Amino acid sequence: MRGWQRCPFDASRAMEAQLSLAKRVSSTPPDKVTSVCGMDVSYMGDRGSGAAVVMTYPNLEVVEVRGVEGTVRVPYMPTLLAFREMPLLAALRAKLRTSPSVYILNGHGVFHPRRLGSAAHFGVVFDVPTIGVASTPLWFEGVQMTGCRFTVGGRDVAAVVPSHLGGKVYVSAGHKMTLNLAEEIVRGCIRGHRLPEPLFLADSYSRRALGGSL
DNA sequence: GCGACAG
DNA sequence: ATCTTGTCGC
Repeated sequence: MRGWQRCPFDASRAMEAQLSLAKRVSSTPPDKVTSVCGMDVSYMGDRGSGAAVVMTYPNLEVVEVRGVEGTVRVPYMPTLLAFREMPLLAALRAKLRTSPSVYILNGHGVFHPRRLGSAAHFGVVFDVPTIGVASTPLWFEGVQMTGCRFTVGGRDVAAVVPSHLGGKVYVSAGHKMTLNLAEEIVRGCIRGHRLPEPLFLADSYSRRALGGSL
């Protein structure tokens, strides 16, 4: 059998798709948040392993854990991360038996040059509330950092949330979310790790599954 | 003022 | 993201 090959990828067409999807991003948040789902994908070459961890909110008790694996043919390209991760994220969501109030994804929400980071992208595609949490900012034309907020063209797009180990995470609203609520939820999900607990667990599980498939 | 582009 | 060595802190 032939080896895995990369999928032809048209970056400019992908960016046009982002501009189109960005128009559908809503900032109306859910009335009640009773559960959150952390999702993350780990890689080993072109093998991808994803995990989803649903927890009650604000008590953070685990209610569901799912994992998926697959071949990833789309390379990583800054600002186009969603296209690389979407297949596994979609498979993860399809496996969930519960319906979390909010999804927390590793990456950015509207803190993105076309206002459609992976978290916002996932949210629009499935029309669910999402929050983006990243370890580093995305620097592009117009980005300014003032205090604990990042702004683009005078509007707030992300918040810096201090965490453990002197670390911090960059939080932005995805779909059906406001920056303030996103920040509140992320703060409420931080326990003893730098990443909010649902993401920390999803990251751990996805990485463990990857190692176990060796 | 320069540089910093998610995973 | 992942890989790698060295260092720090519980």
